[in-house]
Amino acid sequence: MTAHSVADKAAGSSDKRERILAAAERVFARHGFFAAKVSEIAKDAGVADGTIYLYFKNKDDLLISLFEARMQVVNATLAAAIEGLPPLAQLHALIRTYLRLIHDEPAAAEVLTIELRQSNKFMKEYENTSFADFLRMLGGVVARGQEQGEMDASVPAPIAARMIFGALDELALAWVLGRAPAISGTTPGARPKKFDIVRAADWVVALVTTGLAIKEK
Amino acid sequence: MTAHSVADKAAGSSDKRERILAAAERVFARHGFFAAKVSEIAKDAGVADGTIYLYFKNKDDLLISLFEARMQVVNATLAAAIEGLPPLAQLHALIRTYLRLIHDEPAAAEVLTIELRQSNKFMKEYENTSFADFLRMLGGVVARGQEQGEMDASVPAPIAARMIFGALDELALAWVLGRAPAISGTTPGARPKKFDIVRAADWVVALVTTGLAIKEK
Amino acid sequence: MTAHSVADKAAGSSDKRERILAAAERVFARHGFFAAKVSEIAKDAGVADGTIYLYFKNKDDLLISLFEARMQVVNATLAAAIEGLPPLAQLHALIRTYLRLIHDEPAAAEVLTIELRQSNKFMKEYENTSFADFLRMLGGVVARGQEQGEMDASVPAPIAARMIFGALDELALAWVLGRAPAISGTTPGARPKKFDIVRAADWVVALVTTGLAIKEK
Amino acid sequence: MTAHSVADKAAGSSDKRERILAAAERVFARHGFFAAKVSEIAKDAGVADGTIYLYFKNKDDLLISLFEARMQVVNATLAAAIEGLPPLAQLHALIRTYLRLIHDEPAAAEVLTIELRQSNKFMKEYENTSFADFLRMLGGVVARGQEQGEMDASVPAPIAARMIFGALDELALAWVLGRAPAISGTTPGARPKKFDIVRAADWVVALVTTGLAIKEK
DNA sequence: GATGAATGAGGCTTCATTCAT
DNA sequence: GATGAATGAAGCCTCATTCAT
Repeated sequence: MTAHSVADKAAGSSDKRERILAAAERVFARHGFFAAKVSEIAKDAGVADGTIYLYFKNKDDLLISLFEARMQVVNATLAAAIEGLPPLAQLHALIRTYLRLIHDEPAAAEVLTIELRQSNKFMKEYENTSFADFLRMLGGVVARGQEQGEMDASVPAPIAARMIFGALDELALAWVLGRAPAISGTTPGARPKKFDIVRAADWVVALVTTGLAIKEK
Repeated sequence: MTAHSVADKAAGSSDKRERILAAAERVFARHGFFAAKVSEIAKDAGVADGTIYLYFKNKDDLLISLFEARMQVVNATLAAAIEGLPPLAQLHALIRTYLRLIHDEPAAAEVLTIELRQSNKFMKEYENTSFADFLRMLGGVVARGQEQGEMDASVPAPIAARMIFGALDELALAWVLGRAPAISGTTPGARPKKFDIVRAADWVVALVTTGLAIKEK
Repeated sequence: MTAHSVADKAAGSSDKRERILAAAERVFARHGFFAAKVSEIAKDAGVADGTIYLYFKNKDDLLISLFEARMQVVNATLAAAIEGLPPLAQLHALIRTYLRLIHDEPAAAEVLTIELRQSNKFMKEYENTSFADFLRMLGGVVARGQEQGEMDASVPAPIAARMIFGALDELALAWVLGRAPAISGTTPGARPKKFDIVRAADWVVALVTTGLAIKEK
Repeated sequence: MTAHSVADKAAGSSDKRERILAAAERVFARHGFFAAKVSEIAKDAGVADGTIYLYFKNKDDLLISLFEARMQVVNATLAAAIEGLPPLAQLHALIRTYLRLIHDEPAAAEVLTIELRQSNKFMKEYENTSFADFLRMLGGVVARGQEQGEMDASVPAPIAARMIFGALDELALAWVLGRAPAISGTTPGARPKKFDIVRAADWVVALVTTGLAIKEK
């Protein structure tokens, strides 16, 4: 037993936990939460079925833990991205960074955007801490923008946060499902091409900052 | 056989079908699709279990049929609401009417916003005709607004439609789940009060037409 | 109402009964008794589901009635074919006629050889009258042959009847299933061709009369 | 882990599989395949319902596996019984041994003779390997007998094999169902007594070797 | 901690049969 | 007699979870 054997063990252990989470992410993305089988997650993770229950209370807990783990990374990344910026720039950064994360982690995106809505159980009974944090961060940016006169105060900040998230989430969903609307004059009947979710950030920024209406001179 | 016996029979038949759909709507809203039991739907509808299979292929078909039926009402109502208006006014009308429908039919709203996302099966395999119609209508309004110079053309119309729907859907979800963000200086820790989803239409209109950014003088 | 309207009605009625039996014969041959659906028989017969229960007590009764009806034709045909012949010639005639009937009515043959064995219910509970008649006729021929010194008396006649029927039935089964054993030097691996069930009568006659052993001179 | 723990485990596992097969044999013999309930088999085997599906794909597979397992024993026993004998003696041995097996394992006999015919599914779709082996063995004996001049070559060997099997199978069926034909002058109306299936071998031998016809001097 | 064979509750679905018309 | 929509009992099978090793 060397000095770092404890750390090794911890690493080995959390490594196994993370491997299970990663497997769950893949399997949930593949089949959806309800159709996903615990035994398939176990096989994907390279552990026995029973091992999963050493790290998670049950299948529900697995989904919630996965959601929390991924959402915390999202929140941390977003928090780092907006540090020190003025509110409007923060809003831009949030939008860009969020969509880039979606782009870089499609399996996680699928779980975050689709699977978590799968069950009233989770939406109604589970207190969605990390997602609440996310909304709070977004709402805070808007509130500060309103306080500092950079943003219109006619829309309550938490409501604005919800709507902005809705726009982002819907784009993410469309992108994940590969059913992007044909963007321009593409050949009719052509298979809808995946649009560039990263570049789409500009459109979200345009919508939520200047809106669609042409400003009267 | 009286003159209206045929109509009676037809009415009886479609009445039974509609009763099953209404029961499914309630039960899906109550438990979610996966936790919903076919036998409970049957009991709720006042028919035998087997009767459901005279009208629907299986449980999946029941959800899809329900979605289609409700969405067609939504589409018809929206189409009627925007007829003859200029694009920007159409957009306002769409937003208001949609949220009013959500308000008037919360069980349908729950199914439309939550349950249909429940399964990759539906999101990936099922061609979501009525929802596509909905998006097409919304996108058409934006496209016409852009053509007529009422709306900013920098955002592709189908993408704009997605984002607008996302904002609406997210508000609807928040309202349905009764987890509205505390709007102002309500007592912290207090149970979040349901906000007024009908009045929220003004906020959506504000966001998508004028945006959040304060216009420079 | 003419004088033969009663006969017509009777004809119409028994016609409907016979149509149901014929449909049952086809459907049982197609799917087997257990997999056969009463509603498919009804559709095949061109009557409503409920109509079947005006003519037959239940699905079991339908199979039994079908078996009895077909077996009575078999018995009548065989009885006519052996009338006035000496025992050994009667045995030949029985074998030939039986296999010719199989050949001419494959659907009936399938039901007679396969479906009736389907259930212990029928084999154990149902007193198989017509089949008993058949065996009695066959056994009678052997018994008379033994009495008249044409046939070896070392095998009890009812047992001999069973064995002869077994040989016939097995050939019929092999023929019905199209899995006839490759008869001669056919290309190995070639799909077994249906042998000629009518000509096979000679082989049955050879086996049961002279046996396989080469007679010592 | 002791030296025989692995063997124990293997024994335990195949023991459970065999226990399920034995239970299926009893339950199928009792009720017939279609009326047999998987849960009754499980109870009879002393395992949980779900355990059956660890060893067999489904109820059909259970029947097929049972048939294969029992038929392989039959084939092995028969092969051992005929080793080294001349063809005619082999034929005698096959007949005697087969009927003795029927006598010793009536439940297996019931499944082999009745239940497997239960479904067109099995007769038409399932490639009946072990039964084909059986017929091949029987046909081979006849073919060799014909080649060596011990047996009459006028009947194709595979056809002869079918007929011999048919005679055996029909006797087995009659015996299993306990509806043996009254052999001699038993009181009419008396319950048919089970004949001695083992002694019946002599009758089968007599029929298939010397035939019924009295040889002309 | 790890395993994976075993468990057994529970639901979707089928289909023979009925009965109001 | 004829219809066929409705019934509802019943069973196969799945799969999350446990626990002896």
